[in-house]
Amino acid sequence: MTFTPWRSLGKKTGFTESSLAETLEGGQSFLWAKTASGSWLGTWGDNITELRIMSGSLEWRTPKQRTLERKEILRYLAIDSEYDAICNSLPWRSDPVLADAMKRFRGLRILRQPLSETLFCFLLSSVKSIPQIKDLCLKTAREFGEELVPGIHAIPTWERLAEVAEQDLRALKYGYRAKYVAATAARLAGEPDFLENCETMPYVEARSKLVELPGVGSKVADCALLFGGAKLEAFPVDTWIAKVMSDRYGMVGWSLDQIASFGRIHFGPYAGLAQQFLFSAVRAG
DNA sequence: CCGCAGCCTCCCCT
DNA sequence: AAGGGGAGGCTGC
Repeated sequence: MTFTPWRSLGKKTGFTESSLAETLEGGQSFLWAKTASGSWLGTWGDNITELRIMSGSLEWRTPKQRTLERKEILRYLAIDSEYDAICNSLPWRSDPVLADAMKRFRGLRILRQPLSETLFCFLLSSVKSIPQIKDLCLKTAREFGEELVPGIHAIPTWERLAEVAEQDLRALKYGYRAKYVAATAARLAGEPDFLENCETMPYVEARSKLVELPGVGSKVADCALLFGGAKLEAFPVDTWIAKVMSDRYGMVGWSLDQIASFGRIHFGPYAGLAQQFLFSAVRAG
């Protein structure tokens, strides 16, 4: 596979090796992998991109048969003029736990992934570790997804997934998640505008709409909306976040929904970004 | 409204 | 060496 020449996005993106790695592989997306040369190769929707940091500057290239505009990379990676202001607006001044996490992962972003594939990946995520989720996603893409370039496949559309028998998903070791995917695919195939409508709704409405889907509870809905719907006020609470909120914020015995409500209020309109900083920090130890 | 077992499979542990 | 317990949740009771 031949690639375009490397192009620079500049030194001012704020990405460091650490925050780029954490952004691409820290549990937001399951479709990136580090290459032998230390760069990152990944997909979102029909897009393929390779990223690397050279002398402090973020660089990108694509396969020649599937090129992208610079602005599409900037959009996906959420590299925009608002980032610094958003970080600054988080309550780090009065929150030393958050301040420490932000310092350790300076430059960490919330990706702008397609809602459809983000929902799919998180539907597989329950009681799975990141490597296991990646494995399921890649197997599914290879089996049922469009081949974008030789050897690299997209996550299949919900329309395509609706044609797949639950039994064939079980064969890929989905376990009990197979019936969630099959049932959600059936519903979305019958309502082609469902996800598009969710994207245009305010966060609270979109969340209650998503939770109607089989296998989608508050955590999966929040992840889909934060990482795939650019709803930055979503505050997904998984076991890691529950642990940090219990250990560091004294919220011992709080329910997951209570923690989520607290998070949205305490961290504000960009609570999801705060969540990602905390998540990275607690996972790193 | 809350709490809890069960669900698939994998992995780690004894 | 085989078997128990738990893992980045959801559902139904």
